[in-house]
Amino acid sequence: MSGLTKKAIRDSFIKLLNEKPLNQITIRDIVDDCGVNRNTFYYYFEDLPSLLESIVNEEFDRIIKEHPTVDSIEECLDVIIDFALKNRKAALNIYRSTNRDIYEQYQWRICHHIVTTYVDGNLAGRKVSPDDRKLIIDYMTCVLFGFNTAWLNNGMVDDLQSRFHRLYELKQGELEEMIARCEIK
Amino acid sequence: MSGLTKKAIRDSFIKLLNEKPLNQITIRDIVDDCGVNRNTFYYYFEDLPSLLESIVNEEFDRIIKEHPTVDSIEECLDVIIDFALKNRKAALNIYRSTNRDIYEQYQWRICHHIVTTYVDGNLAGRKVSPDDRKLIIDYMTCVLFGFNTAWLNNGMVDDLQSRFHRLYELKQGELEEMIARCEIK
DNA sequence: GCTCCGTGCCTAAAAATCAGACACGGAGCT
DNA sequence: AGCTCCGTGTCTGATTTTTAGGCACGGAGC
Repeated sequence: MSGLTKKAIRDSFIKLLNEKPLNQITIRDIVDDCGVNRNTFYYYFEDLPSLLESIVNEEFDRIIKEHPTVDSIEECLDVIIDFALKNRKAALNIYRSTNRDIYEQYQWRICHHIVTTYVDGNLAGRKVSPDDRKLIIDYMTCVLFGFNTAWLNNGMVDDLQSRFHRLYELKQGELEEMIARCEIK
Repeated sequence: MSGLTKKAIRDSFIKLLNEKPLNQITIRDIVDDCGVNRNTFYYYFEDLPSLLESIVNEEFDRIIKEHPTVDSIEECLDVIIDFALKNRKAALNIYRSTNRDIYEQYQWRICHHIVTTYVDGNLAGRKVSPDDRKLIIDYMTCVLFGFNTAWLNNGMVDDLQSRFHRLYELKQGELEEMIARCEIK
């Protein structure tokens, strides 16, 4: 049952992704790196994008599992930044490739999930219409995602954490204010 | 061709060896740890001792490969101590088990090999009978091995390196003296 | 006595990996 | 326009690896 080969392929791919951009990586590169037959690749994955997607989905599941709830805005940031930094070069190499959309989709899902658990935590015991709840979540996700995208576009050189922190200072209480405004008494 | 499962079994074994003594580790423990069928263990290894032996042999080959020649007595010590410390707990757990002899055999082989390359380096260009050469090597191996055994028996708490160094100070020039005495002019 | 557990071994089935081929299309070169 | 090289995606059939399940034996504990 082991799935060791699948993992080996994934690991080799990530390893190569830390060395060069996605569009310069061939399937042969990957199977050569982990010493596996080329057909074995196709046994497990449809093609290269689906390999990327599977890695990204598993990473997503792992994060969800590790963070069923998020208590503070700081924790939101930590999770998202930690994810981006974990394979810094790989992230950039994906992001800069022609398949950027895959990474963006993933990034969005992470942001959205983390924000959702955070907002829902603050909404506990209060009445807010589903539409308003969705609006709040989308708004905050956009902010996180936008900052993150800018950061990536900028080569991840800024201290994203402190920029977020400053933003949080400037807009402190915004979430509470939004909730209060649309709360159904 | 990959051999990933074999490696997984080895890794799990070493992992468990860092947790508990050898004679408390069952084959089921190992296969459970790496999520592999019990029969798969027997597919690759005869039994538990032969798994241990195979790990030990590979480690031996690795050390030989990395140290084709040894130039100084300090390097001797470094190699041997480094080996013992690399999986400190595992080494102790093997050593303290009923299969201690396996570890001792291995330790002896390491010592013997390292000493041999060192002595042969000093013998280059000089004529000494094969018997004398063997005697010198065995003598030095005994010293290294004996110190090491005492260290292990003592739970590896002493600073073996400094003890060796002191011994080297006390007996400095001994190798040269021995060689000179049996040199054939 | 008994039971429980680990070992070692076996067989047959299933899953995974392999070698080797093929057609297709793009890129670079003449 | 050719042509060649290379990567992709697909297929077939052989081979290797891994699995499930059973069985006999022996030691430890009750």
